[in-house]
Amino acid sequence: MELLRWGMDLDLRITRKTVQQEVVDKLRQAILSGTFAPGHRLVEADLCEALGVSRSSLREALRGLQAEHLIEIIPNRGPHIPVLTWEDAEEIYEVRELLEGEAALRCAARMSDDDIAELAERLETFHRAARDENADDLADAAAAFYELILSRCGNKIIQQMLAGLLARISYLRKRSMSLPGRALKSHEEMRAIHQAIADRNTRDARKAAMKHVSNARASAKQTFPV
Amino acid sequence: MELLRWGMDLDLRITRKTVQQEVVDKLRQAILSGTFAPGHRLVEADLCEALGVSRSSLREALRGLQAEHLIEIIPNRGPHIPVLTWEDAEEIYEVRELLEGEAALRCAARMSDDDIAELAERLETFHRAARDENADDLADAAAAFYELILSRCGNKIIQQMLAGLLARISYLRKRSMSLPGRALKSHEEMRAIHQAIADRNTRDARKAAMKHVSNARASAKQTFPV
DNA sequence: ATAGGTATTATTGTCTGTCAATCTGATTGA
DNA sequence: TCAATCAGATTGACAGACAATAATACCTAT
Repeated sequence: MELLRWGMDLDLRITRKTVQQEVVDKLRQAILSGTFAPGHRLVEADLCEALGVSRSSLREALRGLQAEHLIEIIPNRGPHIPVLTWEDAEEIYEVRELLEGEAALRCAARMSDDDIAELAERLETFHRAARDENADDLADAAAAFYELILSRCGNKIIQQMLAGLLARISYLRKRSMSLPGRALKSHEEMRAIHQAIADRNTRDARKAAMKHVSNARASAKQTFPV
Repeated sequence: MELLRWGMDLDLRITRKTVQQEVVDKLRQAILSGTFAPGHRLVEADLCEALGVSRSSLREALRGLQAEHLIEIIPNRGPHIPVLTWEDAEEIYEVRELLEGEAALRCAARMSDDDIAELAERLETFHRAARDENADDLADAAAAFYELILSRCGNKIIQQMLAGLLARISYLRKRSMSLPGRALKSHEEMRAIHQAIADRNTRDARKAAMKHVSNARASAKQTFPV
């Protein structure tokens, strides 16, 4: 009886999101999936109608997304999808290299055997997507691979920061992953990361992860007009 | 004539903050200065009255602060100042060590001679505060020292991330800085950082910065009840 | 025709007020 | 003492209003 009530409460806690939270999630997903092009203006009235929420709820959600750097809000001009310059992107890749290297190192030191097996599976999923050359599947598979590393690195701050950085360059990653040969090259690099983690070799894990990000940055740079 | 109009526009752009932004700034300052104790509940109605703004503006500001992790908002219970567990704080110190090491390394590679002189001045200011043993002056002087390193590291992402992390542990830093001997020890470590940067020794700069954070973590740990 | 200024419209920033849902704390009853 | 219940406080969400600002269309004079 007690347990049942607890279970219900727990269920509700998890399920019952506030409207504001749902709006944040929906918009975040829309932004990450590329529904809005960089530079696209987000008009409050339109979003309210599309989402079926009031302006107050929407505006609160927008403030949250602004803090995540997923949108920019200019006073009196409203929110829009930020347009990354290559300089901005490069700084993100630099920090990502640092943090992702650290995350991989930590995974090599502390990941469970089950997690390593799961990582191998996700790697294989990515490999299949790479051969099929489906851009969306590729992005999803890569995200799943990273997600496991982030969530098992043993430091929530690193996890959150990296997740935020990955989000901000998601469309860059999608774009550069479509460069000829990049997907398979990427798979090789990810395989090296998995191998080092499986070998419990912290130094190699960091090195492999950093190399991977470094190559990803080079690919992304190619997709930028001069 | 044209210039005059430009000047006015520029002035307005900088000066005219939105109400929401002002509220964020005011509340952030209040939180960082320790006006609210950890765990303190922030009641919307009270804040509205104290700040003289409407609930809409206030709530938008709160969402921003939530995203900065300066407050937590629990659905239907409202916002409160987060209570850091030592585990949370430790993870922050771990990342801070990584990022601050990198920032110092970059400063050693790229800081101008003028900046290095300025860094020496701020170090001396900190030294004076350390001898006077004024907790608030100490915190301000330390913040000024870090601020210069962050702003000159050449990567805005690192700068923002570190600023956010420092904010989240500001009251820990204030507390641990008051431990007997810690301020002077801290000064020694900061002097080492400055020296390595002045010598353009990137490796030493990183090592000194990491050591500094590592010691700060140990001091902070002492201030936690078992 | 066009540069420069003006009117119009669209959109945002902010406030007020309302109401239901939920939490908190006190009261009650067993 | 403990659990159930109730009342007050607080939040979540909405609608509507209006001024300030930005964006656009429209002039007008040269």
